[in-house]
Amino acid sequence: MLHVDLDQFVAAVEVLRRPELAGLPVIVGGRGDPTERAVVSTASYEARAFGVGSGMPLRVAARKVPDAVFLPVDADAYLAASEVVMATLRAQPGAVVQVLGWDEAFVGTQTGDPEAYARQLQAAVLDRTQLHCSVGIGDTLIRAKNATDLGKPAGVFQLTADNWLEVMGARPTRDLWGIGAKISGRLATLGISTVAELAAADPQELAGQFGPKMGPWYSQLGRGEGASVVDDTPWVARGHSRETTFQTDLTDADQVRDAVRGLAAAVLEGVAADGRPVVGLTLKVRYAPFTTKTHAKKMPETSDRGEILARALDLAGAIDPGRPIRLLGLRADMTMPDDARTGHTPTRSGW
DNA sequence: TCTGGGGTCCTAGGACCC
DNA sequence: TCTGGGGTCCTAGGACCC
Repeated sequence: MLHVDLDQFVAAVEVLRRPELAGLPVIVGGRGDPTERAVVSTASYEARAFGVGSGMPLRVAARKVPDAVFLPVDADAYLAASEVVMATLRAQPGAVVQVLGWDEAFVGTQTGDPEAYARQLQAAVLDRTQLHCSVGIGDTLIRAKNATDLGKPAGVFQLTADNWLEVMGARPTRDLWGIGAKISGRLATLGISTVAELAAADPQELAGQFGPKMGPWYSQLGRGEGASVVDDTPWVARGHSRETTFQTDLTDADQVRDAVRGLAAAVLEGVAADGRPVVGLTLKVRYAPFTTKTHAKKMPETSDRGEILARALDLAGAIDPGRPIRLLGLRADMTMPDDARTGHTPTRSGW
């Protein structure tokens, strides 16, 4: 199967509608104001050359590239471009398409020449959208996904059981999709720093360290093994959430209650569009400087706006009543009934 | 340097039950 | 006085991805 990833997607879409930005360092994030509290969504390759990357605070990015063009996030524009890309993929011969986000998808197909298929696919996407993409080819989804990075930009790369360890073996575990900073750090303390070392590690021992599911899953990641079937079953959302970061920390309880009310009302917009009732509510509170507390409440299935809002405010009351408040941000999650998960469930461990 | 916004899933531990 | 074993449900928190 193949994994397709659009190159610098968000920045590329912006440059398409403002051709004068081509070749300039473009940084998309927040409301496009580098003095605000927000982070980089996507930086163009020209900006990345200065060390700017996704997740970096805009203020830091501005310090690194004072001359960069800063643009606000325009989700609707990216979604529209994404839909054209995905439609183009689905129009390829024999293609089964599993969308992973705005800018990536797995494509399953039967072909004797995957490399040629990949090139053809790149040409079709470029022709229809003027966007470049990289394509990974693999004998498992994991290998295809990892291969894409090696093909960037605008290239094609193949990873199979034959060359997996040869190509990936010496790389840090952090390079694997699903292994982040924390887990790679914990692995390192166990003497596991490279992909080859992870591949050779005992799954039972990993289970002891990381739990019965995640331990063996990391072992599989190290070997590049797992599912090899692309699943195009329509996505069913597990829940809806909204998150916000305050430009200045909130310090009093009234402000917090107002913020929770507003956030919950915003989530309810997504819930209303979804149509299913709510069964659970979680409030994640980000305190300055950067600690998170969770307050959760299971609730009887309901679609009643007033009741859901009231319960959200109950949770707000649990926010540190005792000590001084310094709130950096808030996130509210609402979950749908389990039995609504009729579609396929593309879990990480399911791979 | 200082912390987005929208998602997903897993784990630990306590409460409660038989 | 000391402390079963198994199960489920719930809350809190952690981690990862794009």
